[in-house]
Amino acid sequence: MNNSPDSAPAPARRRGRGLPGLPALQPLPTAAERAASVIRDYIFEGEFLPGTPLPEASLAQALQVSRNTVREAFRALMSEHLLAYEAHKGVTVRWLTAADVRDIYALRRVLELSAIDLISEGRAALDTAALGAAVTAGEAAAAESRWRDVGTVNLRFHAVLVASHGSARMDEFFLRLMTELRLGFLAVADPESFHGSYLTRNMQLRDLFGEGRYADARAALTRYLEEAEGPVLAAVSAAREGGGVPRPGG
Amino acid sequence: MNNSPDSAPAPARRRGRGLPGLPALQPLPTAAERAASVIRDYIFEGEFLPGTPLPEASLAQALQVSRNTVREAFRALMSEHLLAYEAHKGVTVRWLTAADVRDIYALRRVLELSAIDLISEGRAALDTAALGAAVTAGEAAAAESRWRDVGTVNLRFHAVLVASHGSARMDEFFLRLMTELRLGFLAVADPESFHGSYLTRNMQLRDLFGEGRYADARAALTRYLEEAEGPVLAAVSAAREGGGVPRPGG
DNA sequence: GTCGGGGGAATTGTTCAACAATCGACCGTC
DNA sequence: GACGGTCGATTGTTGAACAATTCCCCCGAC
Repeated sequence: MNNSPDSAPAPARRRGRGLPGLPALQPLPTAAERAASVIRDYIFEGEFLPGTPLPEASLAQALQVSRNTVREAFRALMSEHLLAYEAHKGVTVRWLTAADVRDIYALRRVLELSAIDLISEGRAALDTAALGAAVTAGEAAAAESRWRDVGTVNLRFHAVLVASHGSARMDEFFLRLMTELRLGFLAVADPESFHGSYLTRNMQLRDLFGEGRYADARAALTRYLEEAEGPVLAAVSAAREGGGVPRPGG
Repeated sequence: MNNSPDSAPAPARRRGRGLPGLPALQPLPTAAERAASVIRDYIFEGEFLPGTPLPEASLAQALQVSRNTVREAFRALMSEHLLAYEAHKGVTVRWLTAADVRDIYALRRVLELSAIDLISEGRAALDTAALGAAVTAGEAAAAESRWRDVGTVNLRFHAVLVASHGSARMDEFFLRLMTELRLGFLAVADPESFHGSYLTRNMQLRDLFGEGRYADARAALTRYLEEAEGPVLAAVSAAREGGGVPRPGG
């Protein structure tokens, strides 16, 4: 569990003595962190769908940890806005509404388009290597029909763009938005057609950036965001009317 | 403890039956929430200065709650970025660095100035009543020499402006920035001269908005943010060199 | 049939004592 | 001065227990 951004410069972690090339060991994750990680993966894999209540005792038993540790994990996931809490009623996997989706996409427009503006004015640099790596990872995931991974990598592509702002807090905010948006993606019934089409668009965006055609990239991204918003909106609206999020494959 | 924004529409809270005018009762805060609130107040009052370690057992004893409850409160405050955590070392009150201050003010420029742009283009409405109320509250606090309150209300003034975007997530993000910035304000040695000057500027901004002079308001706010950033930057830099945040009054 | 009240079960919120694990300070040795 | 070991303080976790809250079901009154 990390606080991010790290506001106090951490004491330089002790390097291996006499072996200056060795990286510092990262601290082992606590049990609460590991429990949170398992729950997070279950959510993104669609095992715990939006709206699902997560009873503490059941989770504690399943994860073989203490109930207090589960509560700690819940707290971390609430902070990530994956879980929704109500006093005395416990936590549920967060449910994204249509208003949520609209808010997220409006903010994406602000953050992503202004990043392009900065780049085109020469006031920021785009990490084209990271952008290309995200496209490559998306292609690999698509080749193995891992459509949810395609969606996740797609969001990473966009985070690279926003990172051009050079603001740690904006990066973290965008990451938060993307985490929430992944909940919305869970409601999309056909991940392949949904995510697959955006992989192609990311390639086009990558190429437009590579050629310095920022105005074209801006226009393409604007269309992209408009056209991406619709199916997610429809999916979360349908999920609410139908009483649940469609289970993948069923 | 609230998750915000509330993504799932909460079940309509039961209204008093047969008495349609009565508001629904809010749930009582849990002990962890109350503990977090006390700690939060202590931080903002300068009792727990940035860098202060908060030992769980001491807090539990002082607050007369269980250590587990203190941990829950810590989690909430970490989520608000008031506390910094490191595994196996516990939590400290967060320390704002110069880079943090720069990041926050850069984001304020993006969020606050773009709000003015929206308003001047007629694409958003400014809540002038809330803006005026914030100025009035600032004046009252200044009349009683409550300078930290003046600073806090000042931040509320700016949150009203950002709220013109109409985005719940942006509001929350800005609130987060403002919370962090209050940590920076703790490092300012002379709260009166610092906060007092911005009260006057808020009045001027309120007037410019009231007269629809948005370009003037934008220019004034740009200057304001530049001139506000300097002393906070200097204060947190001095605090780090001096080994601590000056305690108010001595 | 509707409404209100009561009871019980399930779950969450908190407490407590204990133990495991980690870190930092201190001391002794080389 | 560097290194290793020990100890104390603190954090991370466990589990049992109890307090508090909510929800659901049933029953009686109208």
